[in-house]
Amino acid sequence: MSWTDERIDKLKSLWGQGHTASQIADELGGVSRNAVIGKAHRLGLESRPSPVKGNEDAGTPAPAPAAPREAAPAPAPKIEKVEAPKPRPVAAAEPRPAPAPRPEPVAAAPAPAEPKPDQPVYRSIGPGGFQRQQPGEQQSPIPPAPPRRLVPAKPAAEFADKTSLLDLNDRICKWPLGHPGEPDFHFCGDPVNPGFPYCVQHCGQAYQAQMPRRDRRPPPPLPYGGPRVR
DNA sequence: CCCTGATTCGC
DNA sequence: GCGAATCAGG
Repeated sequence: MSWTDERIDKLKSLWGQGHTASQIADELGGVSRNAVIGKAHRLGLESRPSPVKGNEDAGTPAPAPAAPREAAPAPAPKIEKVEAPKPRPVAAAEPRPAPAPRPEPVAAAPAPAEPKPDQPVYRSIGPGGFQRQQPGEQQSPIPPAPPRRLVPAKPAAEFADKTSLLDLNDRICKWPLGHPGEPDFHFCGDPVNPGFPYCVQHCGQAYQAQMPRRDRRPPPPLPYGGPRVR
């Protein structure tokens, strides 16, 4: 495989979006991870936090090596000392993890003076915040009390008029404003340009006339999403 | 072991 | 210019 303009564009785009060299190599096909890295360096693309290279800059305390992966799986619960027993089937699916702060009776007790053989000090905490049983235990240490009544959560007042993800349908503009994860992230919400997912204004941003490649100016690197020229 | 990116160096 | 080999950290 050779590095055609299209493939280089794709490499730049994906690299700029934070994809790993392996992902880019898979996406492009016909090249190895090393080829991608080598090409990226030759192109002078911005280097990534390398696991090998130490961060010399002491003024930048946040190296943030966590790769922004799409759909990161839920973090595995911390297991201490004991393998987790099979999770028991819960009678009814709990819609919410019920974030009410539950005092942990024994788990966080750092008191080392409790060497009772039948009282294990460590207990693993499951994803929902429940405490896992130890192998010998017959009953859940905290019997789950299902909520009797479900009250729909009200959105915060300052977002009440903003178009959230749940408000989206095919009649309103899905143009995102802000960035996911930010507290005021929402969508445009104006009536769509019929047949398009965006309103007329945002269609003007989303769809632009393609110019001949030779006249194309490489756009400056965007914070999110590459130029996606094709 | 797996993964990652950086670097080297023969082609 | 290209990329396999290698290095080295997570």
